[in-house]
Amino acid sequence: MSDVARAAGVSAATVSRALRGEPGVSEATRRYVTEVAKRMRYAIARDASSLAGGRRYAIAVLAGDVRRGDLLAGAEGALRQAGYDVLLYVLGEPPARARFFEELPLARRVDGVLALSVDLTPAEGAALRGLDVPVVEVGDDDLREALRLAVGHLVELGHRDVALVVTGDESHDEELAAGGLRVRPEWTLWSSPTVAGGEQVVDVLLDAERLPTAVISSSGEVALGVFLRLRRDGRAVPGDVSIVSLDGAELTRAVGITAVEGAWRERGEHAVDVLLSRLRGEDAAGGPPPVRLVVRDSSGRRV
Amino acid sequence: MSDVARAAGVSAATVSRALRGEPGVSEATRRYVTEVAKRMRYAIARDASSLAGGRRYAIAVLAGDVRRGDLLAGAEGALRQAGYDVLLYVLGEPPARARFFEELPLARRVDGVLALSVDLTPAEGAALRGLDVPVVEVGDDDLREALRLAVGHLVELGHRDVALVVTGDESHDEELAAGGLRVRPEWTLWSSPTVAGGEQVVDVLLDAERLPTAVISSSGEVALGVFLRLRRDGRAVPGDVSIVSLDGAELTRAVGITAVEGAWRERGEHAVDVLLSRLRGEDAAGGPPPVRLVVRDSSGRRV
DNA sequence: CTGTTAGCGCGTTCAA
DNA sequence: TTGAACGCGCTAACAG
Repeated sequence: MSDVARAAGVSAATVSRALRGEPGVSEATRRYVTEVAKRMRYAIARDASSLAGGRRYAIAVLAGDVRRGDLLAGAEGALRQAGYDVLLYVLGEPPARARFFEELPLARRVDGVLALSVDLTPAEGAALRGLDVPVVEVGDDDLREALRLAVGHLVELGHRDVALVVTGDESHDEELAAGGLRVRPEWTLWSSPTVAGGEQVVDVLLDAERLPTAVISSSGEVALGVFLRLRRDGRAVPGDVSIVSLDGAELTRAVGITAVEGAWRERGEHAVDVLLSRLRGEDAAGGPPPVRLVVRDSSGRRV
Repeated sequence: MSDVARAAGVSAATVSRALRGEPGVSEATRRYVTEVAKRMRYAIARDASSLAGGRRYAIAVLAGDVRRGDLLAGAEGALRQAGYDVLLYVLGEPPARARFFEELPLARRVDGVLALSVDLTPAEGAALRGLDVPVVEVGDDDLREALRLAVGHLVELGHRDVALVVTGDESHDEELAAGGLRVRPEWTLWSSPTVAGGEQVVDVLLDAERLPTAVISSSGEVALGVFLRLRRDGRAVPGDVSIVSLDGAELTRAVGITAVEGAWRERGEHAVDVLLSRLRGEDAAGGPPPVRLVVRDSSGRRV
């Protein structure tokens, strides 16, 4: 940095201010210094800067579900553009995850935390907040909103007997009832988030006395399993049964299943906006981009 | 650190040495210091450490294809365990990518670079190597090896007329011929790496005078497109045409397409091993975990 | 608006 | 085996 300062005929402090966009430098000086720095291929040394300044120019990104590549990419791009480094932490298996929250290797290392589809427990959230930096969480599921869209779509098509397959453990009877559907306990099913899980769900449905005219699945894999198993059983989709997925854009798009899709890349960017606002002490404006229903071939009018 | 030193009744230098596992400290002292540090919840400040010591304890991970979540997760886990921070860079669209290589924001920030399925151009590779830290690349495709497996499988099933659909631009006539297949220019097709691309490929194949008895696709999406389009056209899979994909574990597994699968998580870990070896100045032993063929319902004996 | 001074928290000599 | 002193490259507070 002192080399640049000498070359530009100013002091190191001025170079520092100019390069960081700090006020207190004339526009002319800033432009000149910036140009000299670029010519000399100089960039501020991050760790010296952090050490002296206190700010770290780094955000910890906790990723729960690594398959949400778009969410991660969106967040990374936005952070990079804002001049922040991205420290990635993949919170995978429970033991590794537990160790992470125990050691909290983020202390004094980042200016903020972004939790992407990690579904923090209250204890984990508290631990993060103990870090004393802004924490922003992006839930894996806007399940309620997605469910509303799916229910609306199916009701519009004349369906009333709809089974709901979830992979989590919350109740969603309200959304179903509010949309005008019949709520039956035997039509609320749990499944592992896999294609095989979806296939098993169909077996259960077929065993019951009545088949629903539509199935909503919270997972794309499960929706695909339901789709394949119904077909194999000679049922027409959507002739006999309609299918709507609440997630799994790639899979459902490939196979042609009607699905609710979140704009994950945009959600990542939005989360960064919120985080950066907090860092500036402001309040973020606006909510995340809404989920949207993409109608494909797996849903049709009730026959 | 000085607090810990005082509490332990030693100097800061000793604490530093003890905590980093440097030689020159008695085992007893080290144990005691380590314990005091843990009790005080003290951890070495990374940026001060880098500033003073030169090592950065951070690895830049460049991710080209964010859908390769397992590769990324494997690398992240291995790096974390080795005590390195992971600085994530998603190399997405061409303009952003070009800017990255132009500015190379890694200078003096990382101890090494891991390029995961980014498919570096020679110029990009040279730029990275100019950083003067070890660079390890994990190719997106072990296409040749995968192709050999796929060809062997099909030949064993009696196929000789096999179309190859690629999304890249290399030639693979050798592998086809070496396996004993007939090589026909009109059966080597290019496709965009999408389901729609695969569907279009089938249209082209159907236009020709002869249909191959099997199709190999370098992409899972394309394989799915081929599968769906063939079915829609009334062709049986694998009755009329067998399909083997060289990638796309998730998709192909879901739909039941025979595919070559790489153990991506393990490959990520292996790449880290190689990188860490280089950092120690050693030579890494062993190659990456091999790809394997998973036979499913889309490939069968030639009829 | 700009320069000067004094650390930030550690690792690394060098002596003891 | 341990401790003291110095400096890594930068930013913050102050003075001009």
